[in-house]
Parts: sequence; structure tokens; C-alpha cells
Amino acid sequence: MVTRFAPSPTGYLHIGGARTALFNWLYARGRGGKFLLRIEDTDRARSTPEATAAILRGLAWLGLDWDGEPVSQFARASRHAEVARAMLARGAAYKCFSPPEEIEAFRAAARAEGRSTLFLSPWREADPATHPDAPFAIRLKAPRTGQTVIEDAVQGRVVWQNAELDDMVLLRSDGTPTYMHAVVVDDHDMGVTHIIRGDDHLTNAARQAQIYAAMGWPLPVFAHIPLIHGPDGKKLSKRHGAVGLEEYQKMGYPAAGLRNYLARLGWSHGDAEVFSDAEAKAWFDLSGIGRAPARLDLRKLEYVCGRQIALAEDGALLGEIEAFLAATAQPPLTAAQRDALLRALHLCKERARTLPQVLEMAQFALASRPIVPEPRAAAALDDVSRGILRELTPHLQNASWTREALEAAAAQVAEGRGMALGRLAASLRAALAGRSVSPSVFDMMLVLGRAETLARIGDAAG
RNA sequence: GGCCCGUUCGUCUAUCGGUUAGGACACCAGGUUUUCAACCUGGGAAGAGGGGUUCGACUCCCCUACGGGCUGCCA
Repeated sequence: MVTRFAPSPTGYLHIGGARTALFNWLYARGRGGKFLLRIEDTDRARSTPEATAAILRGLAWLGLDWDGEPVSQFARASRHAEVARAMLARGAAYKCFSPPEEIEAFRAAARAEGRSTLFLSPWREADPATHPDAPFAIRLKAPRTGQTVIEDAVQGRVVWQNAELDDMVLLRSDGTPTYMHAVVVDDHDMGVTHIIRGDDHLTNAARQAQIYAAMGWPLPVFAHIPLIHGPDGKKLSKRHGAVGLEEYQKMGYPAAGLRNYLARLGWSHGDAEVFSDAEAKAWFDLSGIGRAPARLDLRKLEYVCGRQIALAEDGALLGEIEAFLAATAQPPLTAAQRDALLRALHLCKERARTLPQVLEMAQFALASRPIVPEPRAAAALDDVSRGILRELTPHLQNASWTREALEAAAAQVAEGRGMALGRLAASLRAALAGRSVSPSVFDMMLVLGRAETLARIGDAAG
């Protein structure tokens, strides 16, 4: 089986498009099929190489790998024309000499009078001998009676009366193919067996089915998925905030979290909420896709991302962090920082929902001496606190470097002073991390090691 | 205007004729805690409206309302 994602390169990769791509990818990857990419760049005015690059970059970041080289629809124009001529030859299409302005005028008048705007070309049954020597479009000779039926894997059986569908243009009078025709020819030639796309194409499916029928090509399975809406239930647009996938990357959502969240948006597998890619591939099925549009909920996205961060392997998480730093134009990690981060990551995963939050928690490992405490942390380093830190120092020098021993040493000193361990911990946190929020102070000590820990405490205690 | 699709807690959803309508996010209360989180326990919260069909409808049919899509020699 073969699926595909076919975006128009007219801008960034839309979050909705990313989900469509994800569904196609999951379906193919879960079944040992192929996932192809086609760039629908026939609109020369709006298509740009930059947009194509942005889309490929977005898919790569999301972790959706495609098979083979991306296909350019524009590059296949001659093939589209060839098929249109073949349809002409077999009588499935005809030359229409009606000038576009004339058709437009007809439609305008029909609309104004409340009549059907369905245009029936007078050239449909014309004798070729009467053809003028003039520009013509090639139109599909669509059936005028009966029905066109799509057994949609998501929407169910959808029926159109053929009398309500007009003869669509396949090839324009300038010889270029229309979108409707190019899509069918490409999907057929690429061997696409399952078309999973937004339900804004549901009506198009009827017209495309007519082309498949005219060529005698087998109809692929259609699955028209509902679009993603904004929190207000309206179609997702820029006024809702972020719509481009790259914006989500820059906000620090990990790709694994986005994959998980997006998969659950409009699709479900029982009560499963947080799952791995392997599980998603194994479970994903067209029958699990809902029919109603889903709204984007950033809070749940964050929750899922938090869980995925907690579940991530350190190496994979490090990769996500480095991609995040690059995407947000921050300085890359030094080799020493990489090592330190790798050692500290297990302390930061459980308590972060986004990558910047991981970095925030890992600050103690990334920073180097002298640690300059933030104002909030500095308050925990008054004269009394520094005295206590000095008192604690010899205990730490002698303690075995285990969490239990370190905690016992601190508890002993705190008790001796008749103070709560929490207050001593705050001072240690300020000395070790320079922050008022960090992982457990004893965990930080284990990661930093005895020498670094004592050096930082010495710096702070004066 | 015509055609087509949709409508379960605030949000994502389960249910595929018989359930006290389940789960998750969010929210509220409590617990745990060296910070922030995380985590644990408990709580409130839903079938758009109206007709049918049926012993019995969230589930099937019809109408209405409200959303959305298509209706191009755009994609």
C-alpha cells in the first residue's frame, strides 16, 4: 500500500497539514507501505522554492521520513497533457471552444437569477467537423445520469447525483493541466492506494472518481479527515496564534510530543493517550478517525509533551534540545556542556513540559563557576545561611558520595541549628544552581561530584 | 442559492440498540514534598432541539438550528 502527502508550496507547513502528513505516515509505516511526497507546485505564481524547503524541513523535524524523492507536479505537466489527449482519443473527453468570459457571464447571470450555475458545454456532442480553428480546453465527458459514489473510509458512503456535476476542465486552453486532473494522474502513476487528506477535498473526490472511471483506473481508498479548528471552533488561522509547524518547534515543543498530540487529534485508540511511535504505528487505523473537526488545545499539547519528555531516552532528548537551540538561533552546546547535560538530563525530564523548561532545570549543569545567583536565590545566601554552608562543608568532605549520606549530613547540620532542612536546601540550591528552582539539591551534588560541589559551596559561603 | 459533511463534559475522545454514558487535558479540594514540577486520592462537568422506528435509543430514520466544505480554464 502507498500513501502520500501533497502540499502546495505557498508558505510554511501548516499544523493541520502536518497532521495530515502524520496520518499518512503512520498508516504507511504501520503496514510496511510507502509514504510518498508530492509538491503541488503547478501554481507558478504562488509556489516558491523557499516554501518547498520549509515544508521538507518541517516534515524532517517532525520525524516523518518519506520514500524516494519528492515529486514535482509541475514537472509532470506533459504527462498530464498526454493523459488528457488519451481521454480525448477514447471519447472520454471532448474539446470545448466556449470562451471563458462567456462561461463566466453565464454563471453570473444564472446566479443572479437564482438558477443553477451548472455549465453544460455546447461542444459536448459537437461533430468534430464543426470545430473552429480556435483555442480549446479539454473537458471530461462526465456521465449525465446516475450517481457517483465514494465509499469514504472516514465519512462513509457519500453519494452525488451526476446531473449535479458538470464536465470539468482537464486541460486548459493554454495546454496546462488543472489541479483536479493532475492529482488523479499523479496519484495513479505514483501507485497511491490510500488518499488521506483534509475533508475540504471531499467534494473533489467525486469529480476525481469520474476521471479514474473514465481512464479505467482502479479507485484508491479515500479517507477525508476533518480539519483542525482553533479554540473558538472556527477554521484554524493566524489570528488563533501559531499555525506554522516551525512556530511550535520554536516554542520548544518536542517533535515526539507533537506527533503524539497530533495523532490523538481526531483519532483515538480506546483510552490510549500517551504512546510511543511504535504503538502509534501499530494502532493507527482509518476506522479510528473521527468525523467532527477537532480544536487545538495547547494545554493538552503541553501535557503530552511533558509526558513524552519524561519518557524520552537521554540521547534522543539531547538531540531534540540541540535542534531546538539551532531553530531558535541560540548558541550550540559545547562538548563539555553536552556531557554535563547528558549526565543531568535524568533529573530534568520528570519536571519539564517543554524543552526550554528542561534547559531551565539543567541550568546548574550547564553553568560554570562562579555561579552568580539570581535575585530570588541570593536571598537564601544571607550571612547566617553562609555560616551554615561553612559548617556543612567538612561534613560533605567526609561523607560518602551517596544520596543517603549527603541528605543525612545536611539533616544533621540543620538539626543542630534547629532549622528546617528546607531552609538549608534553599541555600544549597542557590549555591549550586544560582536559582530558586532546580532539581533536588542532593541529586545535583551527585551529578556535579564532590569537587565541583564543594567549590560552588565555597564560592557562595565566602 | 445548490450539493456535500459534521454536532457526547470547557477541550480531545470511548460507546458501534440495553452502561450509574468510560478515559484524558483543564479546573476545584485534599495528600505527598528541600524549591518548581511530577505524583497519589477525591470532586464537579456531556449526548444541539424536535419528531419518529423500537420492548428499549447517544447509537437507526426525518425535520430544524448551528458550524464547515465544495460550487473556477485556483490549488
